[in-house]
Order: sequence, then C-alpha cells, then structure tokens
Amino acid sequence: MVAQINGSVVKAFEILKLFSAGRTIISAADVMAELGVNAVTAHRFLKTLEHVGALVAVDRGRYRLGFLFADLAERLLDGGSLAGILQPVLNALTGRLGEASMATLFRADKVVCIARAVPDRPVLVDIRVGSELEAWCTAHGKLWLAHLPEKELDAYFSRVDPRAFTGATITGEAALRAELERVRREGFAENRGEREDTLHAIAVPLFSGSGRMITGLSVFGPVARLSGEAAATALAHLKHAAEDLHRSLDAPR
Amino acid sequence: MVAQINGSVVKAFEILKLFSAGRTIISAADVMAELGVNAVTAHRFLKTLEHVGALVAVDRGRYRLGFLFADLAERLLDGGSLAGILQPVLNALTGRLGEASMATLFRADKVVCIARAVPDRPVLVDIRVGSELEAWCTAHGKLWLAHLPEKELDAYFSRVDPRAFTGATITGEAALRAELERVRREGFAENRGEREDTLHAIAVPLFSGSGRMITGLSVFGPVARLSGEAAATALAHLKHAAEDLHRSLDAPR
DNA sequence: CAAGCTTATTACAATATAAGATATATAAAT
DNA sequence: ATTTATATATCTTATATTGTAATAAGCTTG
Repeated sequence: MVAQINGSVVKAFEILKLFSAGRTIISAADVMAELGVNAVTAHRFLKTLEHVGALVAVDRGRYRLGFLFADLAERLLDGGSLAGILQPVLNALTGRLGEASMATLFRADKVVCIARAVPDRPVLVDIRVGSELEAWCTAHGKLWLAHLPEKELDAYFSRVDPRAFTGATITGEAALRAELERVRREGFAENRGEREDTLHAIAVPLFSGSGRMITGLSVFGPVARLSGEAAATALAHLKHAAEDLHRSLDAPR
Repeated sequence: MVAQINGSVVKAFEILKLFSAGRTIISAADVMAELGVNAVTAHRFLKTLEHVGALVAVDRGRYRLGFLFADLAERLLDGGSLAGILQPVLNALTGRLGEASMATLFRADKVVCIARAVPDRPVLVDIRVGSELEAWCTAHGKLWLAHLPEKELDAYFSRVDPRAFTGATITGEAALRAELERVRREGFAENRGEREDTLHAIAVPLFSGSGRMITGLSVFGPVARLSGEAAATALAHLKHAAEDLHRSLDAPR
C-alpha cells in the first residue's frame, strides 16, 4: 500500500459523501461544521468541486451534486462493465461448488443474463449470456420482483400474465406476491423446478450502498445435485460472495 | 470566483474522466501518459481514489470505477432531487411564454410528471405532479420512446396496445415507429391533439453527457394559442432551456 | 528455474501549493 | 439604514505534495 494518501482528495470526497437520501443540498457552513475545516478552506473545496463538475451551485454558497456522477455511474453500471467485475466472482463460486452460476440484470420485465460460469463437467446445465428469462418462475426473477418499488411491481402484474411452465410454477398473483414477501424476508430466492422440471437454482441480491438492487447472483443445476445440504452450502457461498462484492465495491465508511 | 482551486482535486477528477464508454479499466501507465504526471504521483492518486471508494483495484495497478458513483448518481437522479433542479427552469419558461410547462421521467411504460409550472392566467391547462400519462400519444412519451434502446422499444410494443383518444391519435405500430424516427431526427416531439383534442404540447429531451435521456421538458396549452409562430417560439425557448441545463449540470470539458 | 525487464512502493528532500489569518466586499436579516 | 453573516481577496507560512533515487515485487522469456 502506497504510504502517502492525498489529503485534499480525501477531503473532497468527504464533502461529496455529506449528500444523502434526505440531503440534496450542501452549504459551506455544513462543510465547516461537519468536516472541521476553516471557512475559507470550505469555500475553496466547494469551488473546486464545482469547477470539475462534481457540484453545481444552486444558490449563494449552496450546492447540489453535478451530472458528472450520472455519467460515471452509467459507465460503472453498464452491463459489460459490471460483467467484468462479476466474472471472477462467478468463476470462484463455480470452481468451489462445481455448479453453474450466473449474474443478471432486470430489463423490460425480463431477467437478462450478463455473466455466467460453467463447471468443468462432461454434462451440464448452461445458459447463454444475453438470454432473457421470465421473472415469475426464476430465482433471479423473483429476487428482482421482490425488490421492485411497489408501483413498479403493480405495473408489472398489470402487464404480465404468468403462465405455467411446470407443475411447480406459481402463476396466481396472490400466490406470487406471497412468494415475493417470503423472498424479501429470507433474503434469497429459489427456483424449485418452476421453469424446468429438473432444474434448481438459488439466487441472492447485491445491493448498492443506498439499498437498490444492482444485480443478482445465482448457482443452478439439476435438482438431484442441488438440494438439501448442497443447497444450503451453495446459499452460504452465495451470501459470502455477495458480502465480499459489497465490501470490495462499496465506499469505505 | 474564489481564486485558488485545489490542483490535487482537479487532477483526481481528470483521472476519473479518463473512464469512457469503451474504457472500463484505467492503469497507472494511462494516468502518466494522459495527464503527464510522474509514475509515483500517478500511483498515489490511484491509491487515494481507491481509499475513498471512487476506484476499485482489479489487477495489479489497474482500476475500475467504484460503487460510490452508483450511490452518488442515485442521489442526483432521485425524482425529488431532479425536480428541485428543474423547477426554476420551468418557472422561467412559463414566465416567459405564458404557457404551462412540465418535466417528466419514464417509468413502467408511462410518462410521469415530476415538476410543472403554471402560468398566471384565469383559465389554464394544468397537470398534477405524479400524474402518469400514456407514452404513444403525448409529446413527452414519444420523446422517451424515441430514445429507448431498440430492445426496450420492441418490448414496449409487444406489451402495449395503443388505442385512440382522439381523431389525431397515432395507434399503428408502423406509423408510431415512423413518428419516433421523425422525433429522433428533428430533436423534439409534438402532441397535436393526440391525447386531447384541443391540447398542443412541444417537448425536448435533456441528455446526460454520455447521451442517455435524463428528463423531458415541455410547454403545453390550447391549440389556439400554441401553434404556428407561438409554437416555433416555444420550441426555441425549450431548446435554450435544455442547452442551459446541460451546460450548467454537465461537467466542464 | 533463473535472469532480465517492467512496474510498484518506499524514503527523502525540495518547493510549490494549500491553509489560515486578516481585511474587504457582498448579501441577507432586522 | 444598519447590523450581522457569508463570501472573496490577499498575504504569509507551514506543510503536504511532488519528483528523484533506491529498493521491492511481479512478469516474461529463455
């Protein structure tokens, strides 16, 4: 670790981190009070952040976040970019468990596979990157639905008519809502042959620092191999992987 | 303007701006080459940005953007936050033109009004913040549809069955697609009595630095007042407002 | 596996920059 | 209109930052 960290940069980001869900405007007085710096220094940092596009002045001495962050976040969350971050994690999971794994995004009512790893087995279950799956009958899909804002979930149910793929598919709206409630409560989702009779999957969410779901991670394989003890083991590893990702990707507190 | 800008912070953001759509990984060599700094200095800045959560090390000396930006962007783009930025702009537009104006987001196939200004007139057309409108027959909606990624537009048409509200409503998919092509080409959308017989609206998009549509801005009013010369004037003002917003919110180049 | 090359880190010194103090200007509140 | 609070400009000084040199670590090639 390089010994010398640049204090000015650290302080600039401390200012940026003063913004929160309930706090969209920051003033020089806030910076002075909360970071313990001199008034002139506070003004200098705010002006510098404005200069680079990180802040926008809205009133005298009062600032909002600048659109630079929308651009940087888009570059961060672009599917290809995110896949690059997730691929080593999936490789490690599949290496450890001997079962396929994948990560998804949620687009236009469908779950989209953005990265996957396949085990070194002669016969295996696989999925192609870019494939789209229905949400109501997949572990990933139920995870995404469980973490949609209420209005968006209502809209989903008003547009989508869930049909049965197997005897295990949950199709009724009330039954699905109950299942999503269970997914929220337990923190993971399972596909017990709901999309294909013999396929089992377990998925966990990855959240951003502010609680929005960024991606899902899952392990999947034949029911015969992925149940009971093996399923519990897979869940533990998935949770670990999500925690490690969260820790390595999130801002230090 | 405070004379003294903090050079270290400026340089740190220059590093962050090296990331682009096609470039998701930055190395110390890149920083040296493109910012003309010493190798030790480049490593120090990269380590500092990693320390604050702005970057994440993926390999030896190679970095990706950190999840901090997802959080900051969420705080930036939160509807309430965005509305606060847009409200003065709408107030100015409505003050200048004497017609109502509004800004929207696109959620779950619907256009959602997040901010609006009403003119000082005894009888006027208004809309409530939070109201949702269909996309195919509103200026805002056609704007959002025109700038959806192709796959998302296909999915929209597979889910939504446009119906006629007035004699002017465009309902056929082919005709709508042609209309969206025209909106893309001309850079603005019009609602010529497609949702309500007597109502005319003109909308322009606001894009982020990387080209994604952030919000729409429109002016609307009765056809009798908002046509011909008045419509052209309104369009000019809308474009000006969008350009000013883009300039004031975007990162300086 | 070893040697050579490249990249990363550490320690040190110099200096340029940043921070604080003070004074002045501007804006807001009374 | 006056007073108070905030923002900016200027100056000085201390320190944090930068570059250099040396060392360590990692990668590539034979």
